[in-house]
Amino acid sequence: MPELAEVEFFRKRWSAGHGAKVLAVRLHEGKKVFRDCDTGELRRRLAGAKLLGSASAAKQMLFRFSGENWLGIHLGMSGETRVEPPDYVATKHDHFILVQKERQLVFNDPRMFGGVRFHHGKAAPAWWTKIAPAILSPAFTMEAVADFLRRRARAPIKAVLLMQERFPGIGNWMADEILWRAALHPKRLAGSLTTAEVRTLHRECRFVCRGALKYNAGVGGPLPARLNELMPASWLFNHRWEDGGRCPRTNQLLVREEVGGRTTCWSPARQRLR
DNA sequence: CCAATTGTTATTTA
DNA sequence: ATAAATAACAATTG
Repeated sequence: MPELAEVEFFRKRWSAGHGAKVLAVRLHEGKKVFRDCDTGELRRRLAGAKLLGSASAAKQMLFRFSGENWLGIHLGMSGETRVEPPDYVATKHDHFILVQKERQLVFNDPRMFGGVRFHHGKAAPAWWTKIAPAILSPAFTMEAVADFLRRRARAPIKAVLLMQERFPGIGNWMADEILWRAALHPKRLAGSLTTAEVRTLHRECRFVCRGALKYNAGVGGPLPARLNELMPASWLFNHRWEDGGRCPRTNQLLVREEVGGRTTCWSPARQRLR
C-alpha cells in the first residue's frame, strides 16, 4: 500500500507512543521482515527504552529511542502500523509489537515485503541518512531531474519515476498521478522529453507530493481517520482502479496496462505517445 | 486454478 | 561494462 504520504500517516499513528517507555518487545522470530535485523540486540536494547520521537522520509520510517537506539520500519507492499489497547492479543501477521503501559504499537505485514531494522549508535544509521533528498526539498531541482532523465534515456518515463534514488517516496499510483497531470504518456522514453516537458514533470512531482501529504498525512490540516478518505475526486487516484473509470479532466475512458513492469493507468485522451 | 496487489532486489538479457 | 527487462519474494482475495 504505502507510498510517501501513507508512510507518514502510519508514522503518525505510532506518535501516540512518544515519551513512553517500552515494557516489552514481541516479535515473530525468523520471519522475513527481520532479514536485515539482529532481533536479539533489538529485544535487548529496546526493552526499557523510551520512544523519544520519529520521522519519515521516502518510504522509510525512523523511530528514535533513549540509549542511542534507532528503529527503522519499511512497510513494503502490505505493511501497516496500528495502535492497540494494552490487552490486545497479536494476530497472525502482527510480526512486531512494542508494548507500552497504555498501548501496544503494532507492525503488521501479511506479504512481508516490508522490514524492520535496528541500529545502536550516537548518530542515525546510513540506511536513513543515505535516502535521496526529498522531492519537496530545495535539492530536488529541475536540472537534477533533467540530468537523471538523460542517464535513463532508454527507459519509459513511468519506470524512471519509480526509481527511489531520484524520486524518493514515489510509488505506482503517485507516478501515474504525476504523468496524468503532466499530460505525459507513461511509455514515453525518458530521453525524449522536451525541456518544457521536464519542467512540467518537475512541477507536478512537487504538486502530487504536497497534495498527497496534505490529504493523506494531514500536513497543514486534519489527519484523516482512514487512509485516502480525503483524496479529492479531481485526482486520478479515485478513478484509476475502477473498471470503466473515466478521466476526471476529459471524461474519457481510462486505460490500464503494464508499463515498466507495473500496472499503469492513464488517460489516452490526455496523454499521447506522439 | 488463474490473475491481481500503492515494493524492492537479484538475475538475466540486450 | 552499463542499463533495461524480468523473475522472485509471500499472502491473500476475487
